[in-house]
Amino acid sequence: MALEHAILVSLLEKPGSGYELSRRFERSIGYFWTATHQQIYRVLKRMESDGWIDVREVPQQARPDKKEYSVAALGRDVLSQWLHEPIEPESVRHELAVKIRGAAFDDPAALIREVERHHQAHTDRLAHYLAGERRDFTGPKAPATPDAGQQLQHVVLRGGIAYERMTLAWLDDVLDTLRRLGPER
Amino acid sequence: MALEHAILVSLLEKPGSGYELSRRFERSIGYFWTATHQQIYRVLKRMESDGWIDVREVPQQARPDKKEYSVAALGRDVLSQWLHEPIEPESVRHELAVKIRGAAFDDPAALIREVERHHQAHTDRLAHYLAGERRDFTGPKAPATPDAGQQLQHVVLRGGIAYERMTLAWLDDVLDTLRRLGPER
DNA sequence: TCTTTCTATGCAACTCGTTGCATAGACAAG
DNA sequence: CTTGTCTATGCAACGAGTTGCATAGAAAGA
Repeated sequence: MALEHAILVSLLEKPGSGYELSRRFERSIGYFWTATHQQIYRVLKRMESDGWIDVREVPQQARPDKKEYSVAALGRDVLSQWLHEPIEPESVRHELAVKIRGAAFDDPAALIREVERHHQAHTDRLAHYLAGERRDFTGPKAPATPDAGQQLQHVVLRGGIAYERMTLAWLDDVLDTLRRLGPER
Repeated sequence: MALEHAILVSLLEKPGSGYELSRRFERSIGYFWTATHQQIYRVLKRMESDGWIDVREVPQQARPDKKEYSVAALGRDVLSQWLHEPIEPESVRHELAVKIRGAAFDDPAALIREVERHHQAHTDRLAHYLAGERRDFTGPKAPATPDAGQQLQHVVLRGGIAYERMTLAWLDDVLDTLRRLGPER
């Protein structure tokens, strides 16, 4: 499991509350690791009782109070140890691919709209990543000499961008294939 | 959930036992949907008691008997209905990306070996996919006029190939970044 | 002969992840 | 003044997925 570790990395980058973490998991960290707020709250509790992170009650005006978490010494050790352990290369879970193969036993043309929808979603995601890259790394306001953390965040984001571009090209290929099949029926 | 649907697709392509399905989930279908044999046996049981699939006891010599499953009419309906429902575009789960961002708080150079290991694994997977493509789709023994099912299987495999190529290029980018960071410490 | 490997199926326990629901203060729009 | 939205936290129940273990016949190799 790596949700704990993803949270440790995020809290090292910047301490925050469960709510703030769940927002980060909708962007930034969430580009390559997803989690719902319920999951995050549950895991934060366990991490705190295990001494990996510290809590600080922060009163706020015009808002409910929050609990700000930060990484404790033990949490740093846990993360460091995990970083030195090998992990398995990812295995994919691509529901759309199951559908595409399933289309052979149904109407392939009926899938076109669905694939177009996915194409649009990935186009949006790519635009979002590129805007983030310009804002934080390649634009005029970006740091001229990025530190290690920024360079590593950038290379991860470049991975997301490459993934979306590859996916869009593949979805074009899928659409071509479905359209070629369609008229024959 | 789509394990049921992945199993339906696989059984439509060719009926088989739980054991055979679990082997297919290590190749072919497993390229984009993973499942362990325990998961498969459990789901097969539920699908059978729900009337989605039929069982046939097949005695074998030199081997334990097996239960061969095939898709029932109800299963075809269920699959067809699922194919017409929209699904969410995939969200990624990339443990290595968490590690890379985490490396900012540890020794980036220590990750190089790990990334190289992943590079090797993806190189192997790509070679495996390309061999499968040559065998089934582009080689001399491939069908000259592939049917719809074969064309759809091929486009899914092309997706796997594109994914591996993209990943390898990104891992090269990651290695460059880590090596540039290393000497500065 | 003994160990290992392959085919073949399955239970039990556990962890991970999702979904639905609940609470509660503050603010904005209608 | 009511409804909706945003911040903020959490419980309970369920479903999905993993890990460990067990059984059992046959073949292959040491």
